[in-house]
Amino acid sequence: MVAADAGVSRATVSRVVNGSPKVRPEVVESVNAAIERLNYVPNRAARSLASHHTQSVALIVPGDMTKFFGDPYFAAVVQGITNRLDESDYTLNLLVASSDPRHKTMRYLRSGNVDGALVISHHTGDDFVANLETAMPVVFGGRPTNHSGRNNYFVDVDNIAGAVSGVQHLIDLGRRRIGTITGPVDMPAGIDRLTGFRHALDEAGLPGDAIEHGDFTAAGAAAATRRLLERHPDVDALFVASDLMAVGTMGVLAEKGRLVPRDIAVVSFDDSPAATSGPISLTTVSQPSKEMGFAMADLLLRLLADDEAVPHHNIMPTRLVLRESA
Amino acid sequence: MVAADAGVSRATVSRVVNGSPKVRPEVVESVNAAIERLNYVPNRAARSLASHHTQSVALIVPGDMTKFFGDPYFAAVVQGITNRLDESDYTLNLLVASSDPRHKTMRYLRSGNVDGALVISHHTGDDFVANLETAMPVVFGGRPTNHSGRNNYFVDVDNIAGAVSGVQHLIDLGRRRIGTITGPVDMPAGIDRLTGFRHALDEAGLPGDAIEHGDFTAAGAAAATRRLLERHPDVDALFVASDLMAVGTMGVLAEKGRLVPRDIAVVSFDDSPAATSGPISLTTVSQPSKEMGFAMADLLLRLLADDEAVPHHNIMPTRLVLRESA
DNA sequence: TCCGACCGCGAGAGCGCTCTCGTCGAGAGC
DNA sequence: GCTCTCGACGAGAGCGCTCTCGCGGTCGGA
Repeated sequence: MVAADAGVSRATVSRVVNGSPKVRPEVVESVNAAIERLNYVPNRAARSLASHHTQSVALIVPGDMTKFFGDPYFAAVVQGITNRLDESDYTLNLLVASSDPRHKTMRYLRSGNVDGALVISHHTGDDFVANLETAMPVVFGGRPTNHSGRNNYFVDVDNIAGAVSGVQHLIDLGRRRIGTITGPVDMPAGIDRLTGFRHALDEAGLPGDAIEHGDFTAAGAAAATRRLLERHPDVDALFVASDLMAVGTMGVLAEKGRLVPRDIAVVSFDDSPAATSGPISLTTVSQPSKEMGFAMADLLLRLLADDEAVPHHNIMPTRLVLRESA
Repeated sequence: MVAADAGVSRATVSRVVNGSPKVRPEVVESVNAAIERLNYVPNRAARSLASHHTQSVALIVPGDMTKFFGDPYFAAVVQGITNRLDESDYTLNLLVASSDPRHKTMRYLRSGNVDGALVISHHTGDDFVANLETAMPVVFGGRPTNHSGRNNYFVDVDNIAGAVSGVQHLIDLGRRRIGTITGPVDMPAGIDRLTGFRHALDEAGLPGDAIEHGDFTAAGAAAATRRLLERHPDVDALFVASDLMAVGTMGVLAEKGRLVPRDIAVVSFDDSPAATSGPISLTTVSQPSKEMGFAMADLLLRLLADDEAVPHHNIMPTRLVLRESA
């Protein structure tokens, strides 16, 4: 094998491969040469067995994956994650946190098959996840609901500030009857964006009662928009909690003959590809989705590397992107 | 460990865990009891090391993942895959087939880190994949372009027949000037749907020249639709090669004031959530996305189990779903 | 000059399984 | 009743790494 070829012991090869500083540069050199020459790739299984870690991390997504992956926002986050992981030699394992047979996933996770986990779109009630945290480092995408302990790591955007900036833009435009289609109110992102909506309106002394709840899907938002229009026909602006939902909203508005932005101005959230796919491009609160994914993976990797002083959370800024809808 | 607890040798425990028939039922019984009692979970790394297989398969997606995952159709396929895998004890590794550093992914794959691979949305020119096939079983989602050898396994839908049924519906409706927004013509799905479009029109003696190419994204389709409308203002029906693209098309039609279905009838392909998310629900050629994913995983698993007589391909039927747009 | 500290490296023992053999006992055949 | 066969199980050798020790050589200080 490599050791013989380089004229050193297997232990030294191991040291070189693992980047130990306790090897003379010239030896490192010759070992690397031998590795190159023999096209050697260390065996992952053997490595795991001996070292007690697996070099792989789990990506845990909610059970109804279609809702998850169908959203370009999440797609971008995943992209960011893989980008970061590609630079390391960690592998991504895709797991579904189906609530039903949680045992199977949980058993898998807890029996040392992954070194850490990335959790996205986590609803309340998944105590499943809390359980996980006792077994390995976990990084959340979006602030977890049960933001209990010091051991909570997550990356998120400032949803409140983002929502405020979006709604403020509507106010600055002179709109006075502003409604919102919220995200699920059992998810922090949904809650925070609603909070920001209220803040901005309170601040301006405007009524904040035109609220309908959506579920981060286009169809759900369409239904919510219908309800809102029925109850508050006088709205002249809408803050929609995600681009994908805004697509549903725009459909209903078109159907009802309400012109955007003339009759109703619309601001949404995400700045995903969905924002520019429709006939009217959306003014939206941009969040750096890919960067968030990247940051999540980065945080987890640093945790796994026993990096001291890893920040517990990474709150990224939003930016209002002006387009046609408002 | 378990062996001691059950009063047998480790070899026998191994046999039981792996379902060998050469063990007496009563022994199986007591070993299983011991496993239950001790909450034993076999160590994956050790197992891999000794047995030379990893119990994990790769899901290889194209580099621009956003395009991939942003499409609800693919989301459903992935869901089907995980559903099947959940029944086994195989794990899914998500890999990106970025064309640039193909070496890294390839090295990973070829050095025994996965037992098999699932490849989706494979463009021409990824000879990268052909390479893969020499190293492990590979199952494609959609007929691969270089459908060369006997060693090609894939599951697909009958895109030609599906397209014919969709276009035929338009003809039956009395439309005589039918155009199409195609998928990428370097992908079999794009090609076949176009072929079906032409077949149906030829059959009916109608002109089949109103063609613009899209790329399976809403934005691309919007642009293509604009071009088409400009070159052929007289079209009275459109066959759009995917729901997501149809969303873009519908936007442009609304913008141009063309009423659907009155002025222009639209039939698309997929029957993904995107088909019902807009203001006008889409008549679409439904393909069993989730089932396809399931079938892909199932095929691969059977290949890995050395199942004799595994069909080389699994062509699933389509079904026209009538909604508002045509 | 001698001693101890320290640094770079090799020897060798596992990590937790699988799998090939070999053994032992029970039933079949004579 | 004796051998022969065959099926169920155990013994034990790896699988390809990592990691702890400890050894030898070098260097600085007294």
